[in-house]
Amino acid sequence: MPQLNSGGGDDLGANDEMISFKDEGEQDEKIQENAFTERDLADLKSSLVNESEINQNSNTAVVRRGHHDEQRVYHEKHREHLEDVSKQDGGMYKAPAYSGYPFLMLTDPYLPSGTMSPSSNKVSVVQQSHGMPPLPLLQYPSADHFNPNSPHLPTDMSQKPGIHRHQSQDLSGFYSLPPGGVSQISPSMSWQPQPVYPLPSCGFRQPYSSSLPSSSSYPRFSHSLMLGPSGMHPTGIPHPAIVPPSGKQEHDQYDRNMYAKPHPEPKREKEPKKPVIKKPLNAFMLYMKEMRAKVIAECTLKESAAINQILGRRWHALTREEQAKYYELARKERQLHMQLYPSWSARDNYDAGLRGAREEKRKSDGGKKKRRKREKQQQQDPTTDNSLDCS
DNA sequence: AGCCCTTTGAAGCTA
DNA sequence: TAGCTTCAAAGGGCT
Repeated sequence: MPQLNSGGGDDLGANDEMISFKDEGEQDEKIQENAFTERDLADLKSSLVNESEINQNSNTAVVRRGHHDEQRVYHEKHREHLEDVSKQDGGMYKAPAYSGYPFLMLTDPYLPSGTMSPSSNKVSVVQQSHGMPPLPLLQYPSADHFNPNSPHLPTDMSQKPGIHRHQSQDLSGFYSLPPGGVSQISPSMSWQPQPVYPLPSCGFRQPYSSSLPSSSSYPRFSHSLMLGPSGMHPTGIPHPAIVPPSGKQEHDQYDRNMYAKPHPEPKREKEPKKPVIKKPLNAFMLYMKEMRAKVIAECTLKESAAINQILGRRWHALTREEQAKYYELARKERQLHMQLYPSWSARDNYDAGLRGAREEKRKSDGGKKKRRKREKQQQQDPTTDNSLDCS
């Protein structure tokens, strides 16, 4: 399988994903870098201290520099800055985990030069460098009602006792909450009404119509910020990260409500099951969601397994900065997820029964399935199958 | 109906 | 701590 820059740091998504950027030419752009650091450090601090996500232009400019090496220098510099900021911030920020990330690269290209106001609650989007529409960040609603340990979700969650694992101000810059609290957020507070995921004219899924109300068109990134006890917004918009434990999501429903699967079945009322909080999507999953329709249109494929193979190859073909957009987006999602569901663990979604059964099956199969799959992949000559197109 | 496939990444578990 | 497993999305295919 083709790998980017096999010389270390290939795992862009790992916690130290940008570490590899260290050893690459830092002298290339010192002048620009200095200008950048002063400006963007101020931005960064501002974004950490202030709940506004402003100063789009400078950030955009940084992202649009586009040169790979420059980007690496940028990452490295930012890592240093972030460490510094992390210290200033009382260590709330998990520098080891995310220090390499260019937090400032998140911009909102659809907002003409800083039209986003601190209270606008616009969804942050990632600068798209290859013509893709913006991938909006998920706006998790408040877990206020979900987490019993959370009497309320203050605007500044750092004040929330017992929650130390994320830097809320950073998030607040992207998921800025209105001064009066999340309940003031209205459906109009979404990003620009452009299709989130471009669909071919043939139309694969209809819910992306720009004419649809934003509140229902973009399920995962719904701005439904208030939840009821079952993950439902008072307006009826389900929370994207909460689904009933009823197995696979129906895709159409998913498209409308991303994480949340409505449970209209009256049968369910008998046994009120715990709503399932889904894992936040990782970078590749976000990429897949965005590009799946495109691949389907291009390749006229329907099998997800085949589509995912293509997407996997394309993922590896992305530049680091292109991937970084998704890593950053995923990081934001994780942060927000952690803020909203501080007591949630990925383990919560482990199906113990199935897990045991599968393990038994694996044992009886005489080997580990995934290992077999990996071995199979390794047997394939990656150099002969680099097609990013339909095969 | 429910699992498999197929991808990458994050998180959890185990030795 | 390294290595492995599970889950996240997706939807056709299969049992």
